[in-house]
Amino acid sequence: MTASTAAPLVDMGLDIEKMEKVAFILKTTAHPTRIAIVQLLAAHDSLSVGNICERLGGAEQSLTSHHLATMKLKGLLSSSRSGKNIYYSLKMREVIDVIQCLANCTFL
Amino acid sequence: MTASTAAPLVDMGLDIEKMEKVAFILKTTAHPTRIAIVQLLAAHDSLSVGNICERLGGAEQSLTSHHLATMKLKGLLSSSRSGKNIYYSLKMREVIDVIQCLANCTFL
DNA sequence: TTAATACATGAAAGTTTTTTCATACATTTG
DNA sequence: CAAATGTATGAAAAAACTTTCATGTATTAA
Repeated sequence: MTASTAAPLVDMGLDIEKMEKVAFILKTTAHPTRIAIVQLLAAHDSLSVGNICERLGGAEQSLTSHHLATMKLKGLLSSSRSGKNIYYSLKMREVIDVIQCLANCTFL
Repeated sequence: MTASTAAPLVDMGLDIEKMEKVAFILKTTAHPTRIAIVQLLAAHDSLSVGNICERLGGAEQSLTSHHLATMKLKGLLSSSRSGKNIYYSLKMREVIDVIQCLANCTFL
């Protein structure tokens, strides 16, 4: 064993490729507001922007919108309009898993 | 059920407090080099700066040092000198768990 | 002591993120 | 159509982060 197929830095199970994907997810999620949004969407399947703002405790519409747009752009979220509302939902399943993962870590 | 003891945003298991800790860890770790360092230290218990640079594939000493200092400052790492070397090691156990957690997620 | 090795550090530059603000656009309602 | 509601957007400001470079400090070896 301990073959170095793709020169993994260490043997933890995270090779370069995985590492980069994790880094990507971490980076686009590492922000209180965004983590909160992800949680909301992990628990609600789909929510309108206004709704998200409320649940976030009165976050500013514009700022929230920007966060949503960013996450959508990066592929984590998707959105669709219905009337004058726009509903966002999680697209990249991995994100849920990551949060789930973290949530399960009782040590925190 | 569905009691709202501390007004948790959602019921995933991540309340505000946890959320902030996770965000903190994610934020100070969300960088390729830093993730790599964490991995190295998760697997090695303690490494000198030069050693880390090497294993990182010839990273610059100064830059690596800065990353290490940052992580130390934030409480993730600790260091101690021995001769002319300074050895760093993981201090905040949670970090290992988070990475471990992520590494276990086969979906990635 | 001097030189060499291993790191740290601070400042400046460069880059990316976050936040704010004003305004625009789409949809529904009157 | 006009007004109201819900959301997007772009630009500018603000803040945070990353990288580089030059230099400083501690320790060991000559």
